[in-house]
Amino acid sequence: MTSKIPNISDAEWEVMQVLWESSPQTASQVISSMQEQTDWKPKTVRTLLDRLVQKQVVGVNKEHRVYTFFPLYSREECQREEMQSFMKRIYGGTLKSMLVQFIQEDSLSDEDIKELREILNKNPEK
Amino acid sequence: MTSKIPNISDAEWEVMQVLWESSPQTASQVISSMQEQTDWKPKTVRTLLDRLVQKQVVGVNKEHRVYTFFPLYSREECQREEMQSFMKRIYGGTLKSMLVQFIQEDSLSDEDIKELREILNKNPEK
DNA sequence: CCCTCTAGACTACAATTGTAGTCTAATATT
DNA sequence: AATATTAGACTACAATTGTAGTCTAGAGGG
Repeated sequence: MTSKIPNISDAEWEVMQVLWESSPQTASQVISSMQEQTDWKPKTVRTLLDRLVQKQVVGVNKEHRVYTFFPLYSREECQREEMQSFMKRIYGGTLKSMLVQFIQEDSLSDEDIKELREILNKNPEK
Repeated sequence: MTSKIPNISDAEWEVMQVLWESSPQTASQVISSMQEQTDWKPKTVRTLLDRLVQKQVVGVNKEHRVYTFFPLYSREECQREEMQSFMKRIYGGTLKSMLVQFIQEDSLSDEDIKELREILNKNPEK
């Protein structure tokens, strides 16, 4: 562990989401997907892709003339990583206070709450 | 609502934490506190403070020769704000999936879990 | 009163990020 | 084959961020 995934910027995350949905993809495929969700110019998306490759968060297959791109880390790994630094930054690492705030926000439906309760109940017991 | 608090960078957050702990404080007081926790040079801390003022996240009292600084938003307001954009970015706004991941991480003690359960139980009922 | 020291104002500068554009070589089209 | 399109490489450029440094006027010490 302590995998230390490089930092992924906001815009880069959106590209990652697309790659996590399906991969490998060519640049133009990614560009199309992105254009459905954002108004980024193709070159912008391309730059983001290239940067992700540089950062070694995304891999490239260059066997063919048109490259294909794929994530080098799973969505979950990256989420975990981000969560950790986020928590440290915002909550001084005190997970619970954060969860409390979350739960107290309006944003949980009754269903959500029920599910969470279940998850809490069947926690590792450890 | 929709208060739209300006973005606060990582380094700036640390300064905010100090101001939230107690305020108003003079720049040198903040600088001292920061030097206990980090190895930032005084001028660095000063720059961060000034930027926070520019961004209007921190207020200044200039009545005296030596200014005093104080937060313009509560810690909770800022945390909420950050959480929201964090979630959108990382989890596509699906709060629950995030909580699930949190809870499944190792990091919750039995106590924590008990407390969370209680909080869940006495939720607004709405 | 003179000198020193410091708070505040302003400046510096590289890395990262958002947001593209140009140039070139190869592919696909007629 | 000549040409138009396109993928990839490289370049651009301002804003934000991390990390300070310089300059100046006034406060405090002798």
